[in-house]
Amino acid sequence: MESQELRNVGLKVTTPRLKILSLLEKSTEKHMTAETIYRLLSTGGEVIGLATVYRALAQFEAAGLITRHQFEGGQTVFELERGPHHDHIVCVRCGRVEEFYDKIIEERQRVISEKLGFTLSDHALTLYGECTPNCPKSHSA
Amino acid sequence: MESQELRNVGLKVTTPRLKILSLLEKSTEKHMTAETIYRLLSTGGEVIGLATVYRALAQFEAAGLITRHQFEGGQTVFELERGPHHDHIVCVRCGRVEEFYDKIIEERQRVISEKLGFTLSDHALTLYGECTPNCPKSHSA
DNA sequence: AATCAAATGAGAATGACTCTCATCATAAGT
DNA sequence: ACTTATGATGAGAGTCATTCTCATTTGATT
Ligand SMILES: [Zn+2]
Ligand SMILES: [Zn+2]
Ligand SMILES: [Zn+2]
Ligand SMILES: [Zn+2]
Repeated sequence: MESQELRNVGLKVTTPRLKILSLLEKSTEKHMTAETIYRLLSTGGEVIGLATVYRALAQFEAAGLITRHQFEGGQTVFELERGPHHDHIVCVRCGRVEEFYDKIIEERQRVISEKLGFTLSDHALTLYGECTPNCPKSHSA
Repeated sequence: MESQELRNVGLKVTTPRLKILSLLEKSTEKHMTAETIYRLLSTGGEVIGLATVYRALAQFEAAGLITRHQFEGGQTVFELERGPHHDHIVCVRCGRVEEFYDKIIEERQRVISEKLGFTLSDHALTLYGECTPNCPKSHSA
């Protein structure tokens, strides 16, 4: 139950938080903007303010329940933090987002930070390209 | 001369563009926001509108003269495109930015995109950490 | 059920960035 | 150098995502 997840991270269990969490869980789209979440909930008949959506997402992120990604040119997207860490590749034509994990890249990042005297705490890696030949927005499609 | 650089990429040679380009070249800080550039020019007595700074930077980027980076939590920063490609590591405490290039990471990115059926066109990699033990904002400093 | 801190919704405010448009400067032609 | 046409500029208005304010409501505890 989502209620427990909220309690576990020290957040009060409220209707807006539950609705947002379960939307993130049920949605087929893993990566969603605050606006999208707001719109989907509104369409579903819920009365949840946009400010509340932003607030809840910020808290979920601070609590480690979700992560935030800033793909270039787009709005910030959020996704549930489930399963192992991964990075993203985004189609610059149709916007499709795929995930990947590369052990070698992750290791190199540690080595590089150490060499530069940094204590690594986070990283953001996003690849951009075209998902040819299957891109729905390709001219030849 | 910067004038030639502008002509080479098909941009008219104007005073604002020259001032902006030469500020980017002379500045000790490699990575600057539009606001910073605007402020430095204003302080230097130049009358250059903020809109002009943004316009010029966008054109320089399109022409390949500069690159744009979006570090998390901060504004967009720009830097002259000189020398080989590199990625960045940012101190989350003091904001210091260091550059690095890792052949292995760059190669892996190609391999990964191919495997996923993407034609790679760009990527953004930024590491975040603390530049201990030399961080000027460290408590123990 | 009573209490009170915390959360919420609505709308105002913010901040980075872009657009509009009247004026101005550059580059090409004379 | 002078004219002209095209493109650039500055000032300020506009946009859009996100955050803030505050009166009201809700949830956890008693
Ligand atoms: Zn993801
Ligand atoms: Zn595509
Ligand atoms: Zn750099
Ligand atoms: Zn530091």
